[in-house]
Amino acid sequence: MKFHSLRGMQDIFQDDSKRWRALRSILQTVLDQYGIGEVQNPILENLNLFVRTVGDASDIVNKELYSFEDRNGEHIALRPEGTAGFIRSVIEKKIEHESQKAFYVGPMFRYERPQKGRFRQFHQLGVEYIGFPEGDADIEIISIISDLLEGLKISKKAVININHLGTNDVKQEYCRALKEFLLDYKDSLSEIDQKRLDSNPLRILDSKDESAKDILALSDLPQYQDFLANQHLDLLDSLIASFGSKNAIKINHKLVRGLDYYTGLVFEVVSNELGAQDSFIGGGRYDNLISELGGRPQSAIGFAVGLDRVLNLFEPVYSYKKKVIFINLTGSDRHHAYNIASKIREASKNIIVESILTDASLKSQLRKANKLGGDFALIIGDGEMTNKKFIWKDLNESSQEFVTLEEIIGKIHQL
RNA sequence: GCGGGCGUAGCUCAGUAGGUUAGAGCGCUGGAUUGUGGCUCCGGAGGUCGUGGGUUCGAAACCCAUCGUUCGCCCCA
Repeated sequence: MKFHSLRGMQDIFQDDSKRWRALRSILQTVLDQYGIGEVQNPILENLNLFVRTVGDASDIVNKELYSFEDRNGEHIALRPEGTAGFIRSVIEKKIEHESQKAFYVGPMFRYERPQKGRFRQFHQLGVEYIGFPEGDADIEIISIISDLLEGLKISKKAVININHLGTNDVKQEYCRALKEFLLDYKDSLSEIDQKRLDSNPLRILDSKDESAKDILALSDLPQYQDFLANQHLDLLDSLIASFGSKNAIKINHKLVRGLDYYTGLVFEVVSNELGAQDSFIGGGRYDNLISELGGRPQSAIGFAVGLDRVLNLFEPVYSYKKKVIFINLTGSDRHHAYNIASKIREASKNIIVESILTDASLKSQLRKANKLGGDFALIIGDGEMTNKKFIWKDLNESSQEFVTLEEIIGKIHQL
């Protein structure tokens, strides 16, 4: 009987993990600069939380949720995104009236068919601002995104699309107008788009179907911008003015988001280097969500970064620590030699002291030292232990000398 | 949930008009003067040919199913 990892779930090993840490560290640095603190919410939540927030029309809830009944008969789901759980926790703590700037990172789960940039267990970093009405916060949110792109050095690979969905009333109104218009062309629409006409007409705006594109190009198609108030259009313009010099940012009135709870500003960052799943940051304002979940009415805006996708875009730069490979050749009481290694580690946290941990031949241990990328080898045999002088070998220079522990520590401090 | 490609050693891949013990390179591992790496040389380990059925005297190869993977659709970060 053989086990393998579940479909769409990956084991992330050493070198890949290193990439992840480098990514995390860059993102963290930017978030720290904005004074955004971390929140950790559970991965499991009540099933209905997601039905209520994400929307019962969306595929995420309809067919992509990992859900089950626990031993107590409660309906549980693995989180498909992070906003719902975070908002739930804020309301539960009764702090929704206080402003919050928070981020979270972690795995999310959707039962989808895996493909490039899409896994069943994937990772998101989310940022949520609560208690900041439309205006300054919207600008700061885009500013964070701009800084993230810059920190990752991927600004040139990315396009930020922005749109405004207006108030909930405007959203509904436009939705109705669009639906009414499209009904005349229903027969020309693809099967999928015809279904969307009922479930979520706005989604047809970014349909990839050719006939839908033709219809959407018609001059009498209701235009979102015609429904929007001037102040909303002005917000979009000011975002272009603020970030246009550093980023490719453009207004796209056909941009709608899949999650029901968005109102107001919405945005999405895409890259043409990612294949079909080209969007790696997405978010927007969701001023109605908190009250819908039973909290006091409070404005909110946030976004999520698809970390698995970002990982395909950025080139990590690793910090480098010198590495000493510890080779123990002593025959008896081998632990005495390992004490030397411990003393070196105590003397400096900026150096790696890695043990080979075998009694194989010196030749094979040195080969190993080379493969491990060691800068130095510390070789200790019985004779060295007796004399308290150890072999310190510079693997790059191919030179070596006998030195005491104190001399080794002195050398390390000079590195 | 739908469609296409792929699945032979840890990795990248050879191997088919079906035919004896399935190969290469890299990697791993041991050795080439006693306790000295990288280059070189010699040796070794490692594969139920994704899995399960079927066709056949005979299947890695042909057929079916299944699982996985990959690229799209859909969905979305």
